[in-house]
Amino acid sequence: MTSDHVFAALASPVRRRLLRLLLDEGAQPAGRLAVRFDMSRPSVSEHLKVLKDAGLVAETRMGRERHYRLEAAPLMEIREWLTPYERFWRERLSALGTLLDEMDDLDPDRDGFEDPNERNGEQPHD
Amino acid sequence: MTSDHVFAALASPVRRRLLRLLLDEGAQPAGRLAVRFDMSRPSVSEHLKVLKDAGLVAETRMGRERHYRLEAAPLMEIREWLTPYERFWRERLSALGTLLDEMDDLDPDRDGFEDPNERNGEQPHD
DNA sequence: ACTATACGTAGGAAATTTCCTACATATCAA
DNA sequence: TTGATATGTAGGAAATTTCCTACGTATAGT
Repeated sequence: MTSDHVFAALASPVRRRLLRLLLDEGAQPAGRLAVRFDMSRPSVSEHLKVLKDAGLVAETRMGRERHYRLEAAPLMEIREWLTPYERFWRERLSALGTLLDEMDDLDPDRDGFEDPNERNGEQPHD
Repeated sequence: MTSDHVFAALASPVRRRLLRLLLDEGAQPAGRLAVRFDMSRPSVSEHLKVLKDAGLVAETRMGRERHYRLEAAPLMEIREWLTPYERFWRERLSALGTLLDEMDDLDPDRDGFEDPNERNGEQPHD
């Protein structure tokens, strides 16, 4: 449910690959997914459970099969978490500006901020 | 080094909070970071090591202190991994179209694709 | 009613992660 | 030099993750 579950689910390469398979090839029964992995079928089933608990896949019962489909919505939380770091990429890596420069044109007020490093004062926080 | 390390590093709420602190407040010595956590100082030090191994922080020795600073570049890999899922958000969630619609105007050829679900054919893939 | 298929779950071994308390090292301050 | 400060590392306990082999359940086909 929480965003913690989503981050934790993405920590496994097997689970990321499962998501990619569902993205590229669409909803599939568990067994057809499992044969792609060098791993027992029940183990893949357990990975699917982790993804389901994170809200990243949903299952639909089709006769004796269970079709799993991608639920990409929770990935938005990851993207949102990532957003505040983007300005850092622009500071450090000026070389790949293509996409970011396009966004610049759209949202020009992202310029002119202070570098949060190089700071040294007391931290009255917390 | 690999992108696996980055995903794994982000799986811990403690490490995500460390990154956020460095983003919001700038580079800091390990001890000042540690007191923010309800956890022993050496444990925070170990979390910093995981972040360092993932390339997400770098350290600079300042006398007897070690200042840790954010290295946001590896987060780009996460964002890139996320990108192909974005069209799914637009299918399912039409409500938040603001940003995505702006990107639409820039990159109009993202329209008109088939739903990867609702497929049923054989999978010659491996 | 049978048998085969598709799948999840139980139970457990092995590996990994997370956290702790010492402890060692390096620097600063007197 | 001596003592305090800042920090990483060693070693280990506890929790969690990952994977396996049975095994149980439900559906489909005959």
